Amino acid sequence: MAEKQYNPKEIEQQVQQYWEENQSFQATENPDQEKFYCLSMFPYPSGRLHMGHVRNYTIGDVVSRFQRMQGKNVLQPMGWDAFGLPAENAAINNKTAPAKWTYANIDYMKGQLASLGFGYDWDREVTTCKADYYQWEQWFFTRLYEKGLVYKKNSTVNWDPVDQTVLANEQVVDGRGWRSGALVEQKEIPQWFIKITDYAEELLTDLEKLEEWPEQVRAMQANWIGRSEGVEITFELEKSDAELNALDVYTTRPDTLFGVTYLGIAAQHPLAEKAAATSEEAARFIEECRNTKVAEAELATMDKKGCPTGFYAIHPLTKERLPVWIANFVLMDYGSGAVMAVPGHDQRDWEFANKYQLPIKQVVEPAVDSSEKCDLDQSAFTGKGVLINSGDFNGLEFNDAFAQIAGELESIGHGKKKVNYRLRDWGVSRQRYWGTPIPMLNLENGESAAVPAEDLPVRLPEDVEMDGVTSPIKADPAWAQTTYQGQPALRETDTFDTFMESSWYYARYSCAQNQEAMLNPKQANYWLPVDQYIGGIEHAILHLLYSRFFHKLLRDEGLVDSDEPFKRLLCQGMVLADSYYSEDSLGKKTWHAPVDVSTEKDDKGRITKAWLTSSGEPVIHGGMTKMSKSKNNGIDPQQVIDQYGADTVRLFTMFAAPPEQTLEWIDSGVEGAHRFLRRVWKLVQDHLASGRAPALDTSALSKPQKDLRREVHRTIEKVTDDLGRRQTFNTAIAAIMELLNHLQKASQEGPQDKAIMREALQAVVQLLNPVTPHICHTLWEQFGFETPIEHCGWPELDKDALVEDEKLIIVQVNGKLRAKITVSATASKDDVEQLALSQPNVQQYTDDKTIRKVIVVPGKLVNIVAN
RNA sequence: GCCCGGGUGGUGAAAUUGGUAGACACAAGGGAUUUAAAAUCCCUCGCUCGUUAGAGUGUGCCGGUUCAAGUCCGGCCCCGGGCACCA
Repeated sequence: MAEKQYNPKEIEQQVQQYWEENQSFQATENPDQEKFYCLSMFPYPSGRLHMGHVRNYTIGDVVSRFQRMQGKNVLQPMGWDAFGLPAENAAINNKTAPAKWTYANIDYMKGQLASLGFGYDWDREVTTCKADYYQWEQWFFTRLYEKGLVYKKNSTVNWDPVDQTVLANEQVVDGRGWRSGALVEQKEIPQWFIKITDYAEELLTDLEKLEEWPEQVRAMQANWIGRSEGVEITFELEKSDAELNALDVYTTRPDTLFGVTYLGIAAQHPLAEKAAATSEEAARFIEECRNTKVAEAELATMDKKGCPTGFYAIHPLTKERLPVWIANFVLMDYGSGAVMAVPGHDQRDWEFANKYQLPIKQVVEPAVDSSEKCDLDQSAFTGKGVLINSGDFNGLEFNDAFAQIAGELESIGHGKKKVNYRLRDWGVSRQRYWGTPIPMLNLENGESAAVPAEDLPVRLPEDVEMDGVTSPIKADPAWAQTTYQGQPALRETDTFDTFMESSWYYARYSCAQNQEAMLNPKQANYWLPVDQYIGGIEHAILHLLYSRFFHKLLRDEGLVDSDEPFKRLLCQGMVLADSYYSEDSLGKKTWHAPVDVSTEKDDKGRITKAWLTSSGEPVIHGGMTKMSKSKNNGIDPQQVIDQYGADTVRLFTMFAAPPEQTLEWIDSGVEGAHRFLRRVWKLVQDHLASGRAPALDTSALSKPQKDLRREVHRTIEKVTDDLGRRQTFNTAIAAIMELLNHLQKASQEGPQDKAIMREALQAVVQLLNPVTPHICHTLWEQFGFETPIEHCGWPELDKDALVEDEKLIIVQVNGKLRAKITVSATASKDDVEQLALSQPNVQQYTDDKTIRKVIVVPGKLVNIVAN
């Protein structure tokens, strides 16, 4: 019989066709079967899948297939996060409409997903740029408006004064608009907000319920929400007028109140504007403050600058006059836009005070028993200690000082205790075209109204031309014109933040085709919450927080009955690849694609020489970096699939690193994965060619046979634990590889050898199936099974096979390895100790010493302490 | 700047609860097979010393706890992710 070669192209096509014809991955609600909802973050349809997608979706597919083999009713859907900025840019560059570009990308990427063998239920596909999806988002927003959870207020954006348009942070490069090159300014415009802060407390406390989330993500979210307990303090202004006679500031350190030497306000604060009216210096400074990007990192790292307003505030307790300064690090959008400054006990205030020669006053000193030191000439003292120079409050420690000063302020009507959150309300307005139209109307009387439900959806026109500057629905005055209750009205031409769409898609999959409602609670509650959510760590805060918020909103609307959307979360790491560049005489770098580069390596495998394959021009190795457009080091998954097949890509992706860590894309590693699959294929072919295997008789096995069988069942145990509980797919695969190494060396003399081999190979194919389903599907058929592998369950663990007659014990003297002994599994502690002490190499190290102590860890180790 | 991770051989990594550091791979070197190559198979592989047996040393750096530390504690250095309009 001619041996059949492993031909991934052929078998993958056949198997994928089988899945499609049999609709193998369609999921239906079945109350009698335990459900498992496995979800990967849906992609932005950028054109082609990148390796990050491949990694993300391979993990999801492995988990799905594993759970299906465990007998669960598995739902694994897929969709498209289809609105967003790149479509507008592509549309401008390619002279096409964003919709057309997006739909073409979806078509192409769908084919790519199929070629990787991912088992999705495509009947539930969700495409966020289609009205059958976003109409429900619009409807839901109007519900939130009716409930008072939506409001409009002015907020700061990046403004390009040349293009007269709002820019995303990404579109601001070195402080300039990326297209116009104009210096970007801050501008205040009216925008819609959703009151996520109303849910801040619940979002924080419910983090405790998310036991199967990575600790780091919970910590990041908790910090983001940033609950603090403090006091809101009112500072009256010296020259008050009707509209503005006091500044409210929030502090978590009311104990330092006597150390306040000035107040800081944001450049956009009304008081700053008043100052600008009379002071040229203030006006100039406010102008200067406009030239920063609207990003926290920007504010935190820039030079701290300020300018006096000429106004003074009165200290509520000491009645001192405190100068009010405009400070560029105070945010108008955050809190009240004003802060109290305590340079003695806050480092930022200390630096500011030194720069502008403002007084620094010590009001806290380290407690007597503290090792902290206070030297205000060197830096601020930020520790909590004992109050001094604080009038009646001298001698108090932090907690008492906090309580008594807060009490005093409250009694004189100048403050109250307040819980504050760092979290700010969610601004959902975007001044862009390719997004969900915000379903609001501007009425002639200046008021706003929600678009009535019967008038939804507000459709986004798809057949448009992009001029690169203005949104087509803003450029077309007719689009906005409509009526409301018989009166003329103008539609809102802003669109939603695309985080809106991605905040509830996971729920819509439960009834994606539902034309009657946003969700069908019966279906939604069958599938939700998502049992396993998988996506990039870069979404650890925003997307996951907004989704959690939305879920609570859905719950309060009666659409779902759970509190949290995602039960278990896995954040996969980035995919890196080698990068190469050449530099011109000005130091400008040109990045070259790895496929275009040839390399020479030294005997340690380090790259010593690299050059362009086509021209021979030498290039510099820029190391392993994140696959990105800017470094031009993306590896196209399609090429690798074409060359090696989907199973190899999947295997390498899962084997090369644990899922949370970065993954380095190495061509030779891909080859290694392929080599392994060929070995599996060949071993099964050889076994099948050698004839029928007899039934396994576990009562009559020799020691080597028992040992081999123990390896088989140890592997089943480990792989089950690694794929299920631990989600360390790399170690699961390593264990299977290890088993295969044993099997290749195993004797095939007797009939029971063959029976064990049969058991082992079937287990290997089943264990490998979640990762490499095409080859496993095919081999399973070759074993002669008529039921496809995904319906044959998971290999059963024979606990009896795991029992060991002997154990290997490590013998240490003073913690150093000196011998290894094998003892019977039933040996007593004393026996083990005596045997350990009698080892020649142990005696050599204990002879001239006194044995102080012997520690015996049963089944593992003996440590002899001697000196 | 703030918050959160990570750092172990030439390389990716493993060590799950404090108990043999380097499983499994990749690369490299040696050998078998071959007219040759590919493919495949076998051997070596942290560093230093040693013919072997073995010894010393080693998990970013400094210090600590412990019979025992990659793992726990304190301090530092470096790299990466997020910072609210990229998604």
